Amino acid sequence: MKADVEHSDRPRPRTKRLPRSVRERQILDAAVDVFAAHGFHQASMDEISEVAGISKPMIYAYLGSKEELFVACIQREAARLLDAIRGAVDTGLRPDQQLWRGLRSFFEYTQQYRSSWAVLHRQANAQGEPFSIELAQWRSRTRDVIAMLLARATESAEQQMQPEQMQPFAAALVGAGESLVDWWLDNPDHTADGMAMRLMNMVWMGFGDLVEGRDWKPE
Amino acid sequence: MKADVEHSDRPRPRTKRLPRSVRERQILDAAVDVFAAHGFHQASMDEISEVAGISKPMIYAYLGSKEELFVACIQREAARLLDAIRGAVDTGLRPDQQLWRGLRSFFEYTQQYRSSWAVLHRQANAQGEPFSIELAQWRSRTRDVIAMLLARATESAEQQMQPEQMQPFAAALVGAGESLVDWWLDNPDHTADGMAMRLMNMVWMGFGDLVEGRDWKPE
Amino acid sequence: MKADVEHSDRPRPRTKRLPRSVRERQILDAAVDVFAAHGFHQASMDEISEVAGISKPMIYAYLGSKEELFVACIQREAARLLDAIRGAVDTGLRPDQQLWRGLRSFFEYTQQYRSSWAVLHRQANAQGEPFSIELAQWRSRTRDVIAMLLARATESAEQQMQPEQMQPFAAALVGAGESLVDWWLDNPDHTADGMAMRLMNMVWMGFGDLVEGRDWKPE
Amino acid sequence: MKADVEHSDRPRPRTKRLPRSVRERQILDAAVDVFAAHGFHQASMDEISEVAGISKPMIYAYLGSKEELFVACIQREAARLLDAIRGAVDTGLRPDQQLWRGLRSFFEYTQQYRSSWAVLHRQANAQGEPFSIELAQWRSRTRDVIAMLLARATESAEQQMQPEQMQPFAAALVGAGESLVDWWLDNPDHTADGMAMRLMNMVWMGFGDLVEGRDWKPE
DNA sequence: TATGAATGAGTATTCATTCAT
DNA sequence: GATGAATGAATACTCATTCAT
Repeated sequence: MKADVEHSDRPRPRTKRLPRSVRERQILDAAVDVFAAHGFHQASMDEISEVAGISKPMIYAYLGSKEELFVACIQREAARLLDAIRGAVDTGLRPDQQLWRGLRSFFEYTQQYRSSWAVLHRQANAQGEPFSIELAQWRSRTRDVIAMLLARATESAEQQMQPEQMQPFAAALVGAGESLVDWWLDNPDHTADGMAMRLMNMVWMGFGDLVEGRDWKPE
Repeated sequence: MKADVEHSDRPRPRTKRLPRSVRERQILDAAVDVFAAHGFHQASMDEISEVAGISKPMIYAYLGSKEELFVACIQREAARLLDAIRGAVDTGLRPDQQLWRGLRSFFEYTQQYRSSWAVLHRQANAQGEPFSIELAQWRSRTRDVIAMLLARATESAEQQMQPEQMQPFAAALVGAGESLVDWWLDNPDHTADGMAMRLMNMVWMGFGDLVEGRDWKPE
Repeated sequence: MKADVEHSDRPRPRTKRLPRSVRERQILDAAVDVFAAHGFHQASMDEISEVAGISKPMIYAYLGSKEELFVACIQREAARLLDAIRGAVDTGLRPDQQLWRGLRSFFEYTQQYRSSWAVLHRQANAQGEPFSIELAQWRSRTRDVIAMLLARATESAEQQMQPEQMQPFAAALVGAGESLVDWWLDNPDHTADGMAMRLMNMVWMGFGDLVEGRDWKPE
Repeated sequence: MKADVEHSDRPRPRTKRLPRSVRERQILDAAVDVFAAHGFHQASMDEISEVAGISKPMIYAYLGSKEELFVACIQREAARLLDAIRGAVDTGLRPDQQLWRGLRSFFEYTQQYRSSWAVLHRQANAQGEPFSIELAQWRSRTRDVIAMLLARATESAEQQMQPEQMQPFAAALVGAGESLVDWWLDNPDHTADGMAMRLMNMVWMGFGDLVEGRDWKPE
């Protein structure tokens, strides 16, 4: 049996004319929950319409096809997450502090908005899907933000590095973060601060060595 | 249009009686390819049977339902990957060398067996409950292997650490590895060695600092 | 070749929006006919939807699965038949007259609603567990009605009998009736009155009486 | 879930060459059980072959298609039941005694051979089936036997009756018997003798007689 | 003789999407 | 604007039956 998304049973006020923007938000909220719970293919437009309290034809009128709806979800949630991270980074601070703030707000966000994160993370990898482009774009943007933070950290070092060179490191950092969140879900006795510090310690210290010219080589 | 898995159009030798074990392998091979290409829900049993050159009833008779078939794929591919990693680690070597070998063979494997990796990483993740168990088990086992490697690395240090304490680091490392592979697919002008070295540099150096008592703290 | 239920080939007025209750009746009517003609397993939802002039999804939306649809048929037809019998019994009459009216209306009903009877008697019987419950309930209710009639007939007699004691007799009477209807279908040159009288004579008077020339006649 | 027919788990002696007649009996025994348990359509050849301990190709070689197998089951079981009844009737006895003996052995048989009876009774009504002819023939033969017994009972009476005239009475009697057996299954605290007497009293004496205190007793 | 291996053909069921009201 | 009614198209799964060994 599906673990259904909670349906509120209070009679929804049908035929209440609401402005388009409100309707769209209702729909997106419901869609994010349902997609997060069941994944794209398992999610049914019927359930989304039920959870949203809005009939299917309205969903099609406002947000288009199921695919377009999913893309809209991804875009909104990705923007939210990126905004949260960007908002936490104060460019006046020292580079490591900037990274620290970014990571901490990332963990805080994932803790607070489970569905949002589930849609981005769980569904984001599915390939062969028509919307994989959207998903790849989100990943790429996230990497760019992190890569920029990392590049800034080398500004004062001997060997300055360009953001492009930081891309694989950023990718690894994002992946490490995602994976740590998964582990966190199973081991919730940690604070967002604690998680962010773990990641900082793991990445930053090693990164610092690199910046200073100490690197590891196989025998 | 679906980017269909290549169908050989030469008339497959039907009614050739082959032993069950051979057929099962053929089916799993085909299933991994198709699931990797389209994902679980988009993959149709019809296509799998066509690619395998075996009729659907045999698939059901040997491997059970679509879900069971998918799980069988996950299990086989997960075991293969783990075996590859374990086989590469020579416990006689220095800890960093062990980790290096493990990571390198991980990247080599993902490079060589694209479908296998795609099924494990991209598709299995995206699905809901029924498969998450299988996938979680694999993740957990992989983490255990890595955590053990990391713990070994502290044996000669002042502050020895238990494998359990290494779990979040292992999680981060696995996530970083997965994410790097994704990046690699889009930027294939790198060797498996190069990718593994990047990860070593990122993780090992930082880890080394930790072991020696240097850690990062927020202001 | 299947002896298909007559399909009207004039293009059915698709997309005509009708209220749910009307559609449900149409579906049940068609289903009773098709189930009566082919039996539960041989009947296909495709044919039912074709005969009903309604697409399959509507059938599933309104009446549920094939099994539920069959049960719904059984229930509706059983209720109809019982109503017909109950409606014919005038409790003001003499007991034998009441029985006579009940039996006569039973035969009339089976004659008039062939499909209805076929579903109840021929098809529901042949199936396994899931339906036997429904059918058993109907049988039981029918027996109760008959047993009550029989018990009433003893009210003025020396040895009054309770309805429960009449149960096996009622069972036998119902079975005799069902079987007579079968025979009647192969020998249709008899009226419903004639059939009911045969049964009255057999049951009420007793065969021994018949042999000796004593028979029962309606007033 | 199906209430499966009990499968013996002791390893059946495969490839043991047995004479055809033995194999055929094994198959028919299994088929009767499976058909009785699930009905014709729900019964699968796979299950029959499993219960019989004989591979499917042998079943097809010996008994033909599923339909032919079913017909063979009906014919064998019908013959057995008829033989049991015929064997119990001693033509030297008084007519009522003959009927009594026949009925009693009928109830004894149904009690002893549940599967046999279930196949004949439960499946016997299915119409629209290719084998309904066989089933109708069995019913007809049973009626003939009973009708003959009834006709004999009128030999000494003023108004002798022909067996054909007795057909509807025989039909009713058979139906009453079948129905009583069903009731008996739910109320097993009665002996075969008791059931047969109930039927005699009902049919032979007539309900009217019963009410007035005249009942039938075996000698 | 005996069977594991193999399949064609069929069927219940679901779901995204649209239209009449 | 808002929705109940409606469906085409797709797909997982089953089963009687046959054939190579």
